[in-house]
Amino acid sequence: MKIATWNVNSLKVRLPQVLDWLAAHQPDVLCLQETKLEDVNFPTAEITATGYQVLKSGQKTYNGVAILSKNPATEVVTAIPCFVDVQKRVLAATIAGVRIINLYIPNGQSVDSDKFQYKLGWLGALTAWLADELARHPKLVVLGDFNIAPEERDVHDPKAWEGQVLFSLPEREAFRRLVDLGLADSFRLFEQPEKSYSWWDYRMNAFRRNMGLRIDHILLSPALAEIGKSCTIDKEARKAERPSDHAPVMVEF
DNA sequence: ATGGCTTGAGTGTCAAGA
Repeated sequence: MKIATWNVNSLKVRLPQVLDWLAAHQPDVLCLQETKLEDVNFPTAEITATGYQVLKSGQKTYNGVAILSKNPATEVVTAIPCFVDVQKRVLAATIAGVRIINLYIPNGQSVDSDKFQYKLGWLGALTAWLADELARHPKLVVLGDFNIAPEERDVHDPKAWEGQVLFSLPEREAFRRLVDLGLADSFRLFEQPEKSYSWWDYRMNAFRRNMGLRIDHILLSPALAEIGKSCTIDKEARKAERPSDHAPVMVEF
């Protein structure tokens, strides 16, 4: 089974690239973040025409998540239970016996901002929910745009990024608490190229200079980590004309 | 140097992303 995640930074702009990517890579499931579309404007017909089914939870202008899958979904959830949030950042479903939790974790803006506190509160509620989900679903995948680079090797210039949003200690500790529930960072289960990142700033020729961060992740429960075959970042997608600033990440098990 | 690009909203130019 192949499961992928991609922050597309506007599905309206990126739809042709998403359709091309589905055709080329044939994932069983593709989780999207930052669709930036209300559900009534979601390009359902274009996607179902390619043989994929659609789940979406979106809003105007910001945020928005979706799951495209070859198989039908059940037990759909669109929010962290018992956590009040008007922002559409969560979409969970069970597909082909695997529980999939698609996340667009808040950015946090800067460590001294209100948005940073919102991010940490969000991560706390997420961790409590995932403990429960993991107990219910032995085959669990938690993936998406985490907006956290967990380790120094996930940052092109760790000294410059030390203490900054996306790489601050409170965020990295929150990521650690997620992993400590018993989830594996699938990317690190396999040998990877040096300086592998999943996001590069649009500015400063950051992609050409490989000034990136690895902030998009696929976490696997023990039962799935055990049968994992590969996890790859598709840098090719970042080379497209009008690319998303994030590259897709795909796991196979 | 708090900039540098891209998107959405909306027709000015700003908020937000990471």
